[in-house]
Amino acid sequence: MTVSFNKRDPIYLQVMHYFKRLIVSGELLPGEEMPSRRQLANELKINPNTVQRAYSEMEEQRLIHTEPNRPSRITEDPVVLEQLKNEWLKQAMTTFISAIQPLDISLNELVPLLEEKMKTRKKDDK
Amino acid sequence: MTVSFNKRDPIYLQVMHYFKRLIVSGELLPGEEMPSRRQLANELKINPNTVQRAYSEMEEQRLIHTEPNRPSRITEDPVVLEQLKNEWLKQAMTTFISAIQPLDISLNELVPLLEEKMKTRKKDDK
DNA sequence: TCATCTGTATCATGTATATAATACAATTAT
DNA sequence: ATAATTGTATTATATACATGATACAGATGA
Repeated sequence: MTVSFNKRDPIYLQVMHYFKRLIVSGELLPGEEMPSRRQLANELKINPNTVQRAYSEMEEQRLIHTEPNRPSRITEDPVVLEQLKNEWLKQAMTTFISAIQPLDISLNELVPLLEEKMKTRKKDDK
Repeated sequence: MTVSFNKRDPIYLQVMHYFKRLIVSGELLPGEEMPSRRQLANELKINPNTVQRAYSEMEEQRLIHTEPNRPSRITEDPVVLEQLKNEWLKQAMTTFISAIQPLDISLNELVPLLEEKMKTRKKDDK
């Protein structure tokens, strides 16, 4: 479990983003246990309070569920999970299109560039 | 001159992003005068110090140039301008690909979705 | 049983950001 | 000439975030 934090965004948001990504990709399955606050804080070298903040927000967004004194678990609600994926894709496309807009370039010109960049990325992933 | 600020990112960064976008799109031309710190602060309803911070950073990045007691002007250095555009496109593609990665979707499936979204956006632009 | 783990909560401190209130020298416009 | 505008600079205050140090009740494992 490794996360490379940037210095700009709040850490608790980056932690949330990290877990959302794991859920979206299917690497974290519905019902699966989350690492404990203290354990994750230790692994990521951050403060337990910061992890708690991230978990609290995910709890509010119904992405995880916690019973008293028990480890948190990924939600099994298919509606929540489906919506997460839809929002993820929608967000990615909106951001991309908005960024591209000011450049004088068409989608047709863009596709080969994207293909190229996706290939080189595959290698990096290992 | 209108900017819709989000509450998450520092305002001075959003101001910088706003002007970079104008330069990349060609709406702001090399050598053109920037609005004065006070005037822009008034229009955007933000503090002059925040504008000053944004301008200072853009000056450091050589995007604008300021002579003493004169309005700042967009750089005319073609190298700086070209690099800005290249970085802008590279950044957009990298962010997009990274966001798409966890989703199980190919570029072929994506292109029609992007086309659709770009159309609806054109309308919104006015 | 008892030590250890769980989630939850509070308080103090430091840093980055945004705002507000000024100030000053040099240029520009009237 | 002189009033207004330019960029630049400083100081103080408020807020969000991250950290550190604790604390407590309930569940778990040896």
